[in-house]
Amino acid sequence: MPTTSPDAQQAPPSRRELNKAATRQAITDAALELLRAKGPGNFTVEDIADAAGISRRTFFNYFSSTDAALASIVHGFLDTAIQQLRLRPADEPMLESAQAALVALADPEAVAPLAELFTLTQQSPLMAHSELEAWDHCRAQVFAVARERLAGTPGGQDELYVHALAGSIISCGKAAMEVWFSRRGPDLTAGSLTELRQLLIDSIALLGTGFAPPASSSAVRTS
Amino acid sequence: MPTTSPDAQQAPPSRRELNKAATRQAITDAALELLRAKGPGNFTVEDIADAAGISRRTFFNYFSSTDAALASIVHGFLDTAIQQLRLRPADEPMLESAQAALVALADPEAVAPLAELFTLTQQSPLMAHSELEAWDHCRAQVFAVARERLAGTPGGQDELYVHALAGSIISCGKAAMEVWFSRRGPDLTAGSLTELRQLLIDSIALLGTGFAPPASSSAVRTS
DNA sequence: CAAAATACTTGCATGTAGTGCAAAGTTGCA
DNA sequence: TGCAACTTTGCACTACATGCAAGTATTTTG
Repeated sequence: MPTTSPDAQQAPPSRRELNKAATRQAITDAALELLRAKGPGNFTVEDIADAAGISRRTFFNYFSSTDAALASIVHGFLDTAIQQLRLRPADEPMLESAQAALVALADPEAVAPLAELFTLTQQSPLMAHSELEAWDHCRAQVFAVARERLAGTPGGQDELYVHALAGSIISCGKAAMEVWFSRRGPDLTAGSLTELRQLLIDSIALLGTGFAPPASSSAVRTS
Repeated sequence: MPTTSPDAQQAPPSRRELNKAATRQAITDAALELLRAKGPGNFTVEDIADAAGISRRTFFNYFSSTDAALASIVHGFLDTAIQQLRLRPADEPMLESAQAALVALADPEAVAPLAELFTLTQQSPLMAHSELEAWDHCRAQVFAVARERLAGTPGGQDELYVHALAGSIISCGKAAMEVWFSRRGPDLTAGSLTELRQLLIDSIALLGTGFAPPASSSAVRTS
């Protein structure tokens, strides 16, 4: 196995890697194009393969389904979120790191593909499967990061704490996205993105304050 | 459409309803039995239909896939959770209600099918799809309950708050279940169930206290 | 540089999933 | 009892998904 050194694995863009990346990209591009043109559920794997200039069989070497191909867009988005999260200092409180990582995503480049995908598949449960899986995959990554960080801290061995924290962070990120989409649709203007940023900040803040405000009392039995 | 009155729809167990319920049950029973016998992914819809004494085509009148049939077990579990939640007084803080509803589920009758399903499908992503969907469906129900409750309270119109709250509650319930299964496996003894109850209480308590304990500081920007 | 090793693509064959349709069988109701 | 409404079933058909083996491109080795 080549250098798995602590720094980012330097790009060895061999021909094969490049070809595979290009094919992969061609597939997702073709899939998105067909989604735009025909709407969700109205095209087949063969259509995608033809549009991407590959064989049907090769499609399945890259993705296990149409949904998976489209969900790779969501995966891409969430993967950069994880990257951002890993860049945060390890001694920063998790919720602050999560806020920072999420806010870094409220940028046109990153959200544009996701926004389009959402608007194209709105109220169509066809994407739901793979999309839920993408978020869950991200949750698992957040869990891994949180686990590492808290390994040394007092009480950091508490599996429940780490699981609940990772899941809640994801849920809040998802909630902010949902609210944003429902309010602004595919609007990517500066004002809209500012609103998204604020929603992301607020949703994580809710976690940090125990969901205090709206209800009357928030007393909760602690054992 | 018949009476959709506020009280629970009184049981009109006509012959047809009974037959359908029986068929449905026969299908899930057969599916679970095959899962026990052959393991996940090693049986077909036709196998289930044969074992349930119906035709392949009829299977699809009830469920859209093998996974869906098995996930109905999870749905059943989570639906009773929602029932419990709806029974709580409307002026009780959401987190307390959630705690109570979850604790009510830590009972052998309710968790037994779920525990078996989990152990049979552990580290097999075959169930993941429908299982994630089941939890998400439950999330939507929690959202609906929370929305109703908070409609009148100050700030209760805040969609973000309600979405984030519902999602986080689900995540914490899931986290508690996961930790419990990873610790005790299919153990349904009184002691094990007590531990589950405590995990559920603690996970919701984490939400109420803003995930305070383990990390050093938990300060989070609030705007 | 040529040849061998490796990795990727493709076509074919096969089994299964899922759905529309119409005929046959049940149940509900007057 | 007889008709209306609903449910089951078989059949046909499209599409999904994977294994396999042969072909093509890329990398490595001598």
